[in-house]
Amino acid sequence: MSDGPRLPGVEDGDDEDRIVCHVDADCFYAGCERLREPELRGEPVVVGMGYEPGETIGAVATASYEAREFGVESADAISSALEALPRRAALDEGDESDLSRAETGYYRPVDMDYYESIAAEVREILHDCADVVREVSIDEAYLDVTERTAWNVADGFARHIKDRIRREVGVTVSVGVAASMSTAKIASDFEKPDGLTVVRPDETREFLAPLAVDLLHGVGPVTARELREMGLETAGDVATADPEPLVERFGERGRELYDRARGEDDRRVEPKGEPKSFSRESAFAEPVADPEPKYDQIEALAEAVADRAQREGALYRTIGVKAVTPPYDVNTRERSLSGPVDEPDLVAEIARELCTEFDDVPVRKLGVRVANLEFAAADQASLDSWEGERVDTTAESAVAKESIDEPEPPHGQSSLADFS
DNA sequence: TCTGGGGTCCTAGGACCC
DNA sequence: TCTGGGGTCCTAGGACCC
Repeated sequence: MSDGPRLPGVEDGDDEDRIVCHVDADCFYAGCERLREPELRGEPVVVGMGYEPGETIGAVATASYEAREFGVESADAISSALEALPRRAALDEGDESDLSRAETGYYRPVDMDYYESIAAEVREILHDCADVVREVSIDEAYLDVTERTAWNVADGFARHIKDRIRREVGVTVSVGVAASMSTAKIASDFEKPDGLTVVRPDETREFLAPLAVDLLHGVGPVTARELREMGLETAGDVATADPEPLVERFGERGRELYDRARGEDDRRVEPKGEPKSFSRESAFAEPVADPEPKYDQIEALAEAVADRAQREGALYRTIGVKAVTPPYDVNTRERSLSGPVDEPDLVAEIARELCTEFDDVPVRKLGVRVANLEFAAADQASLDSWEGERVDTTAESAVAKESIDEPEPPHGQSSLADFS
């Protein structure tokens, strides 16, 4: 796939000459709030999820840089954020006269529909600036701009993208340009906010070398600790290490780590495919032991998930639940059907069954998930033309239902006759 | 960092098949 | 009766990302 027109005369060298751009909005949710409430500009802004105005529950989805100065970080509990940074409203109501105005901030609940509408405007610009765009999340995307720019003018190209988004939409983004997705991603983070970092191919190794290992994409707290235990503190350490112990310890990921630390990453920028699962979860204010509220919750979540799948035109073959028990043990249970279905009642029924195991234990959070998705006929003009595949029969869902109580002996190959 | 919600990918063991 | 080796699917859990 993706054999776009190539520059004439360039023999497949071929990976080396890609130019990848990673665009990442700066505290996007806060930026959106400022768009419709300009008074928030320059002020500390905290956007909370699971948060209702005036309350103290929920978690921080985004904290503006001004709010971060007060130690408020994403994923903090709202209650602790409020301790570090009291609500501005408290002051406006005339309450706390001893609070200096400068030490308060604005709190807003997440409003995904609004952010989605802003993101759509940004996306339009991105698609205008590149032939291939991979959206990673609501506020982040990779662009393959090989055919649109060249290394000696990449700065200006990136600047152009930033300017358009700021002018036409009103939010700021950070941009990284590099020869691979993984390095471009790190580059966009490098000078955030409002950053612009270009890493030319011959600068890649020296750019990466001094960075702490946990700045590598895919290295979280656990891996970072283990790497440090192996004496590897920086990307440069990893890049110059013997890859064997890494592979031994981390498997395939170890190899990947080693490659990424060296700026080697031959993944192509490709549009994102269909989703693999849908889920909904929600936490109780405190752990619940009683079965009733749990089943009410499961019921609601199941309905929401099934509804989502229906709206997206997805059939699902696997239904699962998640129960988080104190202190924070994540338990998952799932069951696969013999064929894909779209049956909301079945989602609820199976979810309930899978939960009976947790009837008598305290639970702090519950979730429902559907997976093994199949997007059949109803699909919206998706341009991914696998020419071959669209003939797929619209699966009969009745078949699947039969086999729930008596799991059919594993069917052999049913509908797997498709690959081109 | 006592913990919100929606995802992805990987691993490992067991069942089952040939 | 005991023993191979390869493959796929399913489930559960873990790490990570935004």
